[in-house]
Amino acid sequence: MAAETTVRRLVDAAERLFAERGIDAVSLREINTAAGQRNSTALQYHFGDRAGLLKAVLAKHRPEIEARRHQLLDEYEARGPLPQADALRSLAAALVRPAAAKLADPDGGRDYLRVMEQLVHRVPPSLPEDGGGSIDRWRELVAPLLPEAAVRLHQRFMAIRMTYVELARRASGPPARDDRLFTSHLIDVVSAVLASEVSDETARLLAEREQRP
Amino acid sequence: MAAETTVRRLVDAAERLFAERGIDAVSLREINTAAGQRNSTALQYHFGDRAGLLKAVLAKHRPEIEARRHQLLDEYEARGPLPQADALRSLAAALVRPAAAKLADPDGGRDYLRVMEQLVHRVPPSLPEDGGGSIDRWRELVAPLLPEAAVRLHQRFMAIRMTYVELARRASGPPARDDRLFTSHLIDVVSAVLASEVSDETARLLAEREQRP
DNA sequence: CGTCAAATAAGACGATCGCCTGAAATACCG
DNA sequence: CGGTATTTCAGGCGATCGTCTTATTTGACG
Repeated sequence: MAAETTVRRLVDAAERLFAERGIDAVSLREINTAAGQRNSTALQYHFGDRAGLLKAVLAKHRPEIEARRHQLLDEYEARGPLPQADALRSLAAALVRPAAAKLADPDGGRDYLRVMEQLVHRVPPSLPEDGGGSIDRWRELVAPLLPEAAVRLHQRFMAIRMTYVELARRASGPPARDDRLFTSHLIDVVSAVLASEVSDETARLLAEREQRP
Repeated sequence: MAAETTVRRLVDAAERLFAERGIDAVSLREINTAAGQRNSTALQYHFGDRAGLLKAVLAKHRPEIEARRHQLLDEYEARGPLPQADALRSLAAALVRPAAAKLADPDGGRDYLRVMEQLVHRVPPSLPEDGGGSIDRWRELVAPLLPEAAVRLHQRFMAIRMTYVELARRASGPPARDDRLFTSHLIDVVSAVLASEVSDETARLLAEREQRP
């Protein structure tokens, strides 16, 4: 069997099993078997260990998402200044849409989302360095639109986490014929997270903190 | 050793290890050892299996949270009708505060939050039936304030998931001297999730769906 | 066609897992 | 104080894990 197809089958089996049962809950033996390999050396040979295999799973989908997000951010920047609400929704869409497109990708897209969610929850954040960095670019573009410096960072991370949590849940269910309504509503809510303003109570606590560093 | 203290030590060890390493990623042997038991029968004897032990961990903290939330909901109902925004923030607070109080509970409160997050992500939702049902009561009180029937359910679940995800992250870090700012800001954002309105695009997709069931 | 490197197969190693059995120790109570 | 039930200890069972070593097959190329 050609090396390329074996690698591909291993990656496909891994993304499915990582999604269904958890990255660390599935044995390398089982992945090998599910990929049609009779015994357990093919995986060792091509990927070394579990981390190498996981990296390969992510690399399979990452470039497409990065490209789409960069494109949306290009369009956002080209469009020039927008009213605050519209700007935030555009940016929320740039966060959500590229990942949400994976819901309709029959080649493991849904499994990829479920794997990503597991990584988003890891602390410290063990996501492989963003390389292309479309998320970093997104964060920089969002920053000036957010309310208060002290909570800005937190607010952005919450938006990202919510995006992956909700997409992973959607991907865990049976495939839907149409994810447009779900996606649009998720963008609405993520926009609301980004647009959420600090309450009087929060502002007061913030002021107290500044006095006592 | 008295039975009661052994049970207590097992539960404490379990909640810590469940939180740090994952409910299914820790062996019963290790929990037994961490609790000071020399060999592995005490756990079997008192709890049967992993699920029984998990139930005991949850039962240790659940009543306190349920009581606090029911109290906040009592106050909310007693206060009579409020402006929409104030009502939503009161309800968001009733969702967040009882759980957030666990951040400052030195007796495993932080570990409990991290365990809860793992359960919130399980699909199908394998949380033990709400018993007291303060969350059910919360859902009923929130419903009439939310925008569109078709997305109402989704919006409430997102608020709940976000609450536990963010609290678990906070609980994963080092204990803070003061969680009031964090909690108040989380309430702000959860309120925004609940208050988020459907965009034009979402409304249009919603209308399309109604035409084609 | 022959050769050499890449890729796959086969099997075994020690470690650890959940679970079980049977005996010793402890607590409880008439 | 004595007897019974509850709780803890000691150890082993089969299964499975990740990893390693060695042998066989496959494919590209002069």
